Amino acid sequence: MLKNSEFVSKLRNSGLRPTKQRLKICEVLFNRDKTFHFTINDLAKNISKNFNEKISLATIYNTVHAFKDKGYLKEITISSDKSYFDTNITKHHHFYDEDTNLLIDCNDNEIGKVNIKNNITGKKISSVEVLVRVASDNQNQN
Amino acid sequence: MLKNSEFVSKLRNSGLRPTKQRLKICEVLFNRDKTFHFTINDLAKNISKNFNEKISLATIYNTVHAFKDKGYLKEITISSDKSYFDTNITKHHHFYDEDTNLLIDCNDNEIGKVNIKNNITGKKISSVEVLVRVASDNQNQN
DNA sequence: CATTTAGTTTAGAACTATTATAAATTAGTT
DNA sequence: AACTAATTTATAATAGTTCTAAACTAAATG
Ligand SMILES: [Mn+2]
Ligand SMILES: [Mn+2]
Ligand SMILES: [Zn+2]
Ligand SMILES: [Zn+2]
Repeated sequence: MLKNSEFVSKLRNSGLRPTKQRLKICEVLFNRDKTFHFTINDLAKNISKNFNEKISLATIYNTVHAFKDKGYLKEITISSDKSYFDTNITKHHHFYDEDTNLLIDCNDNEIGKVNIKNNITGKKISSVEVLVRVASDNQNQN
Repeated sequence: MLKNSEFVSKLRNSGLRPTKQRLKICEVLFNRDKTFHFTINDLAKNISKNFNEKISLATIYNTVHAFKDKGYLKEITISSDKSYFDTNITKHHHFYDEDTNLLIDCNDNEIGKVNIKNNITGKKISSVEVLVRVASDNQNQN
């Protein structure tokens, strides 16, 4: 549980002014003990539930992208109709529950290291991500 | 290189009428020796380039989704702003070239088997996909 | 402080990919 | 040939996201 002043320095250190909107968003995103996987819509709903003052949707988009650019959030692509973000910025993989639309972090003990034997010539690997889609037994297979 | 009559039976066998639009789309998609990774927009451009008669965008969407539902195409999610499809319907992984926005199939000899040690209780794995993003050396890291 | 400057927020418009609608057309059937 | 159900099509609608430009605010300056 970080406190407000820590968010202020975190923001200042990355060249972002610690506005009250950004601090509220920090609270929602980073004042939790578990990883938070969210869509912009999830975040917007969470904010309007937990605070009296509302933050404009444009600001939520701006802030999430700023935090992503500064490396405080990762973007996870699972579906082409909305973007997911992740407060866990370490390299890790995901289970995606197709029934609940929830992302779950994989620990290293759940998915072994991915062995990439050959890379494209002249290119550098910028990320390696495994997505394991899961569903109840009575679901369609892939 | 399949011939027209083969597409006709393929479509008939799956309960789809072999209309001239679907047959043209089959030609574009399946009359090639390499895997085709495409967005709807890629496909639409390809069609309008190769044929005199135009196929409505709605039909292209309908057909691609019908083909996906019948298992003739796979949908690959790499970006939240457009959907990619794949004529290679076998289980395989991808490199994604962030410079060119092109998908490249991984052979089994390029990425070793992904070892999933623990699955979510009560759920069945419906797919396991690895996406390796690559870029030129002078690109930002993840 | 008071003033200036640059960064930020905001509502709403614009944009883009995709899906829905409903009328016209076509394929397959009787 | 007539009928029925599937398909195509243009177009409208939708949803997520980005853009715009004016209002506001934090920080810097004197
Ligand atoms: Mn983005
Ligand atoms: Mn789809
Ligand atoms: Zn995660
Ligand atoms: Zn592929």
